Amino acid sequence: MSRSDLARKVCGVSRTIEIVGDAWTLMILRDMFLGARRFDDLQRQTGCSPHLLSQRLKRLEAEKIVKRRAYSERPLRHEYRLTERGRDLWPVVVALKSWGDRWLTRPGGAPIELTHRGCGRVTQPRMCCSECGDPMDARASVPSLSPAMARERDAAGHK
Amino acid sequence: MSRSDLARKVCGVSRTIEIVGDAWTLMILRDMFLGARRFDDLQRQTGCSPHLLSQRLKRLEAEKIVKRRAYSERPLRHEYRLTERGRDLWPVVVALKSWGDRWLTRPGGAPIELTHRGCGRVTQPRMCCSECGDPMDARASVPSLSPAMARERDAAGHK
DNA sequence: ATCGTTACTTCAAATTTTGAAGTGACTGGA
DNA sequence: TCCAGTCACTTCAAAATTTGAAGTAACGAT
Repeated sequence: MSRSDLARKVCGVSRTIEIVGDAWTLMILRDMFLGARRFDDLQRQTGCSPHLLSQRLKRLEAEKIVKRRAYSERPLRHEYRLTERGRDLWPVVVALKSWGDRWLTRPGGAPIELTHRGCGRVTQPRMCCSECGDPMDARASVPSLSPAMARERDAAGHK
Repeated sequence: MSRSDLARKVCGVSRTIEIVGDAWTLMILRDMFLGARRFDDLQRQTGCSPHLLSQRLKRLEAEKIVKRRAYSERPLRHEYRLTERGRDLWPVVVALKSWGDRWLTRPGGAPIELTHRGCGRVTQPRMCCSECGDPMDARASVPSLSPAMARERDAAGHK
């Protein structure tokens, strides 16, 4: 099975991974959340080649995660902005940041700090239950699979 | 700059991406959070080739995200388990799931449901402020970069 | 007229992934 | 004892993707 077949899975995690599950796409998202909008800024900040950046932006645009819009006629120039769908990927990037802050520490403190507009404090966002509000970790929940997903996961399990 | 150079960045997000930012690694994590431990199960459930799985598991082991341990002598057989460091990647996978549940819906409801052990209800975990507990989205916080990170981000900005 | 900026595209070489097949150490059954 | 089957991989060539350098096109400023 090749990577692109993930798009056809019933599992939403697989399909999400197929869209944003690669290093450069995630780097682009990081930089867009930090405010980058232009091609050259994204290229310099992510460090990827223009070719790759161009391809990835096209894919993100096709998936309606970013929107390309002109910020200048004469000369005609474009910038990229996250859509609502794109902004909603914020927890993914923040989750990567939190893990890095915890497990890849280096002298000098966290490279990025987030200040919560609501309460004004520096925050390390974390996953909480939507129902009771308590913080959650890997052991705080039990997953159950829909029948279709259970079937898919077993596929090829029995010759 | 090539993908593996991300490991040398001061940005923790970049370094985390270098380790887990690829489709098959994320798929492996998804399946391990769903309980998979054996090579063959991971191969069938992720759908990747044994070659790739083998490489990725070695990398994850080297990064201390999974631990290989024998579950049987005679014949000698091994399984893979998440370490604490690995379990701590749960928010990343859950964030991918939440996005998929919201933006890639299909008839039949969410393919995976999570029941919170604490309150007993089906939950859709979300990011909340560690300080005040309020739910957060992309617009709820302001990022600030450490001087070292700001410098890195600008690199090559001026020839 | 030439330089610099911005947003890309092109191309060949290097690297990575895919897919199929094979290996070795066993176990369990006829 | 022979044979099929399981498990955890490894090997290898072909295909696909990425990298890195260079080029292009449309302007505006000097």
